[in-house]
Amino acid sequence: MPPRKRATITDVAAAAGVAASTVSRAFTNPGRVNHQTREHVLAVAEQLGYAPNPAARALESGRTGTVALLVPDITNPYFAGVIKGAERAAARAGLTLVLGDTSENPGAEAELVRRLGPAVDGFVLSASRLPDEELRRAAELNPIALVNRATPGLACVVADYDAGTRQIVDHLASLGHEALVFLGGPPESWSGARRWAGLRAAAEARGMTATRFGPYAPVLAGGPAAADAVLAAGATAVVAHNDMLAIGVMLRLAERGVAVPGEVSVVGFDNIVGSDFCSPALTTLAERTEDAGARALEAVAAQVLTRSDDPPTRVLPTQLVVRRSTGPADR
Amino acid sequence: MPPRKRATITDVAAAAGVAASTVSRAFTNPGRVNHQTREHVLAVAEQLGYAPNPAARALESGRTGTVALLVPDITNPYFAGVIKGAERAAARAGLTLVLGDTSENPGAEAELVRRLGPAVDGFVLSASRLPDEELRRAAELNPIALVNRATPGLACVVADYDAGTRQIVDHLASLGHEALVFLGGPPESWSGARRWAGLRAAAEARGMTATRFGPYAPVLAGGPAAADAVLAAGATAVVAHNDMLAIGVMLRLAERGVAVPGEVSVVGFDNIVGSDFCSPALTTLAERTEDAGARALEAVAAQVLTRSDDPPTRVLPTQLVVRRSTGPADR
DNA sequence: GTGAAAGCGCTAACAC
DNA sequence: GTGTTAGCGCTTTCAC
Repeated sequence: MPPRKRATITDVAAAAGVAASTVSRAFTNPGRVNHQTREHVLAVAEQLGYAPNPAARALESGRTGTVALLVPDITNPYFAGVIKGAERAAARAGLTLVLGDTSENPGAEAELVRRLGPAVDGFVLSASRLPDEELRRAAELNPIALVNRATPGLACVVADYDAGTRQIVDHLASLGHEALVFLGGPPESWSGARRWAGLRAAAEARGMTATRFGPYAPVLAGGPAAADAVLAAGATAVVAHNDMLAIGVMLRLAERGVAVPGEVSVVGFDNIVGSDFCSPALTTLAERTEDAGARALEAVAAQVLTRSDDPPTRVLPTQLVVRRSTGPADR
Repeated sequence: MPPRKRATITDVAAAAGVAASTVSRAFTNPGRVNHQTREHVLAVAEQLGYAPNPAARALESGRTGTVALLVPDITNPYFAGVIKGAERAAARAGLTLVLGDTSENPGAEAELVRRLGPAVDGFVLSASRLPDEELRRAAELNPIALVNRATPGLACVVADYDAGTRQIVDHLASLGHEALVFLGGPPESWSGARRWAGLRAAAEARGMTATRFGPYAPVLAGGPAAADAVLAAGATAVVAHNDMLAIGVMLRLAERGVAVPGEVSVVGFDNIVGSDFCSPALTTLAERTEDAGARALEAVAAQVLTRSDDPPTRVLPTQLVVRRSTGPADR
């Protein structure tokens, strides 16, 4: 099998009658080459279909022009926004995005970080399950930015769950609810912990009672168990770990003839595609996931250029999207 | 800013008291090095946190261990399955997946193919908008596999729309419908063309009338226009270009007080997340998107190893998922 | 079974 | 402004 032939810098140099370094300069250092020469070189390169070999470039410079984004589950609509934002920001910065799926598995995540490490300029780790210690060690080899996970000393982009949960509680309180139930997700989830902590604090400040049930699987299938527990407890307002669970709960409530929001109000997190067209449309806390992905990628890109000692933590606003699943407390 | 230090093969060689070539062999050619030596080298490498630099490897071998997947829109849930399947297959094959979003834009797609070309071993192009001619040219430089797009001479993985559309038509016919309206998506969409061709042929074979409306934007927002056209035409059965459009149509029908499936039956394509929990749950043609992504990636990987002259076309079965949005024809 | 040396494509000194 | 030269980290002959 003959290897596919691709023009190299020397091919271009020969065809253009100049040295390889001139071709290199024509591409990377336009200022330091005669305008005419440059035009000519570029024309020849174009005609030969030449494109610089990133591997060779990387070898010399140590920079690969590539950033890896690791997410727990690519098909989870929540991460679609993060991926898109990161991809956009990467394209803007002239970087290439490598995507890894960790299958919600810390081991797989560690292995990817290790294997991809030398191949990329940095990492965006979304909802990382790695212990702080391991993250810091990885950060010594590659710039890292975290999305929805805070670790001291690392760049982080997190949603403002304090303000967000306050909005949720205020909304429920203004509808006359005096108690809420939080349907918890995976125990290791950093954002889950923040969501619950925020809700509890906000509820207390409002004089509302907050109770946590679960953990439940943060998917549709987690709904039945959660919904049944809610009914048994006689709750009038529930806040689910995420939209998928919230929708699963509503499906079960419908099945059992319980009116939403007539008898029970339901709130989710994430504002995923579908939270707008489920029935009833879901009240949910929206995060700016695309922004988060983009900011995180930019943070990595910035660290590639200048290794800052104290990487920034960015807090992104959240917004309560009120739809049909919440209503006045039933008395 | 001091560059982050990463152990190289020479560091390992020095620490292990062997030559660099021996370290190299220990990793890539286990058979040709003394067992003891190998153990020792591997231990030293492990301890130094050494991982081979893919860029350097690529420079020599011409293989980067990387495959690029280009999709029109990362946030479209339809492609989430393709991405996941490709990612899984890549991981299995020890390859790294690079993700590109073409923004449904042929120009952006061409640019990505050009820029990424030297950096990857091959491409999986999902729902490519590139003309056949350009695809063939790109295929001379890199192995390519297409998903849901057939181009003679290139490896393709396509859904079995002929069988799928027949299932749809049979289903509607068995419910007593005598005519259907197809709500078309983007005119350039290859799969859209196949869907319509299949429906028309199947309808004809069944003695049903098939009419095509549109094009409509294949998103929720395309729904109102499509739904209004459907009502004006008095259709009893509609098949939408995809689930998002179908759901958009149902939302509009609900708004106008039209019962689904009582007065109008609605069918979608794709079986996206949400088609199960929209109201009513949507009858839709499911494709095996994860499979498609995986098969396409495998096809690329195979071509990297042995350049086959006649790359295969794989047709993946489709399956009609009947839910609540279809019912007996209203007379 | 192992070491020495050449070279992959490119960039970055350093001459001229 | 442009050519020459020396590597970047790794694999791969070719000796030994």
